[in-house]
Amino acid sequence: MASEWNNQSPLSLDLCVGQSPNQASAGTLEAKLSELSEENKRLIKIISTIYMKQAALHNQLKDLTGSPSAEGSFSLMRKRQIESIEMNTYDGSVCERVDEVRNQIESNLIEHSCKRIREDNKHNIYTTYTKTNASDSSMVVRDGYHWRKYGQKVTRDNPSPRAYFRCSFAPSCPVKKKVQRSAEDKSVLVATYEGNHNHGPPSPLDAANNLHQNGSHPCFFSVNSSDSTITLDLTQQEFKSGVGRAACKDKDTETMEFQNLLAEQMASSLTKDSTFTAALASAISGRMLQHLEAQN
DNA sequence: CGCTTTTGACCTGCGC
DNA sequence: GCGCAGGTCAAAAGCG
Repeated sequence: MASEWNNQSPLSLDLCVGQSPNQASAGTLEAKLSELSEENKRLIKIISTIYMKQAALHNQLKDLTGSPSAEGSFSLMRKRQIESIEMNTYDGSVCERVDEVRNQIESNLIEHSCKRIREDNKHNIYTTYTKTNASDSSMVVRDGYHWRKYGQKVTRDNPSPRAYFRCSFAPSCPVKKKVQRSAEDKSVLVATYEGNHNHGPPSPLDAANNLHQNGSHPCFFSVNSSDSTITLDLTQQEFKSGVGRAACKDKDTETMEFQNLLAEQMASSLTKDSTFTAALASAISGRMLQHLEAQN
């Protein structure tokens, strides 16, 4: 998902940064901005559809369980299946794969909803996919936090070892992280986070340094086991503790609010992108010069 | 010296 | 109860 997304994403469009306003024609930039706008509209529509279906699924789960307390709990089997689904759905287009994951989760929900539900699995679980150099054997996913490795294991379904990390940012932080290379694409690191940090997020400087050192940005897609939500974050480079994220949340979230949030996130991401703002400034200044020349 | 990483042993849960 | 697989522990080694 991430690799294709990175190739197609409007956020990664080459905006001719570094060229003079004359070289980067305003027309080309306008065309790309228009294209970007259309792409964003299309994505918002897709995600809104997914969100609506997820809300329906959420209601279906409530009907099946009949108990609000059971809501939000996953059996270990479901957790494993979802992790397996996540591992197997990395490649391919965003909408197709998200739909596929949704369908698989839906079928799993129906299949297992009558089985014993574990109460101890209340941690939030989210997964990030990080594109790295395939030749890079390190299992480091830079997310701004400090992690201490406490174990490594070779699992049955993947020849690549799985590394286990604990958050060492705060002494008693319960958050754990599992990192394993994708079985299908060894250049992709799949990091699964479990639990909530009991401390504040890393400083922006730390996060920025960590995130940009290897030039890769995790593409955030997760299945949250605590509230049965699917989260697709196309812009956020941080995970749970990041300020705001484009998320498919539970039934209380209105579609319009969700779309606004998504739009804000995309706008925020673009404005934070120095290459984009530089290219935009070049385009605007170029246009202003043209306008002034036309007046003279 | 203190922190991190490595790695084999041990623990735990699940399916049969 | 047994075997398997995933997860965790903890001692030793490595590193700055």
